[in-house]
Amino acid sequence: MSATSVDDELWSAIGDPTRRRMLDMLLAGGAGTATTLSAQLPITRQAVAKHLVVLDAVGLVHGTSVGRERHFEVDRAQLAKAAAQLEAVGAAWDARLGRIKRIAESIQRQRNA
Amino acid sequence: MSATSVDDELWSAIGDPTRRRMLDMLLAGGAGTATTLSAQLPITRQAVAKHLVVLDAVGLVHGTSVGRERHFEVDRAQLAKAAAQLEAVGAAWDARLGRIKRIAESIQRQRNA
DNA sequence: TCAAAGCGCAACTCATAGTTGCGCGTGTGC
DNA sequence: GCACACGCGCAACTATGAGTTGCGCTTTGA
Repeated sequence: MSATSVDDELWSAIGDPTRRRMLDMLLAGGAGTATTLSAQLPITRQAVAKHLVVLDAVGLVHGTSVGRERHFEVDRAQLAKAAAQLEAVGAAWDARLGRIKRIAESIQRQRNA
Repeated sequence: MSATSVDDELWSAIGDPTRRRMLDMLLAGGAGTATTLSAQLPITRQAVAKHLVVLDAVGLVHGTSVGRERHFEVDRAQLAKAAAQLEAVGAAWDARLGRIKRIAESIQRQRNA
């Protein structure tokens, strides 16, 4: 019934904007290391590494050691599950709001114009 | 292209699990005050009031003073916009993942079983 | 063998969520 | 009309977590 019944850990993992960017970058590049990602982010390698720990803990990414480097790539199934949760919460709100969605779309169109 | 292009303020507002619960409660009850909501939450009235300030700042709720009470209710259009953003991010990931979604669903089924 | 790259660990700083305490306005009962 | 209780806002304090800095270990390449 409530939107809070979703896996809160998974949600909070993808709730962080930096982690969403990291997921996008990993999806775009196929894989990456903490150093690689930090080069394209406004935070240090250490901060990126901490985020990777969080993402790894919920199974969204998986790291493999290759020599002195550690490559991370997205767990596509888990990310699909996360995406489904996002859509589920949005859909739940939509359902509660009835058929107001068209109003929001018109407002969005209005703001874009 | 990237999922980070959404309104980050609106996203972070709904990213907090407590605020999502508050939105749910306001949607279910029609309206509520900081005291009312705090009675059903594990935090104090003051903390709820701060969350309401955040939600008000992004337009998700609107407060009206009635005597010595201050009633808050959901801005349905703005919440619909937020829901649309959630679904958009989920859909964007789905698109990047190709048609892997069915795999996630099967895994989800597997975990439920 | 030695310098540089890449990483992990630990201590520190800083921002923010949450709490506590208090005072002010607003109803309500006598 | 007046005192008391309720509801709220403001301000100071605390605690937790994100981010940085510094250091040492391992691996790679010349």
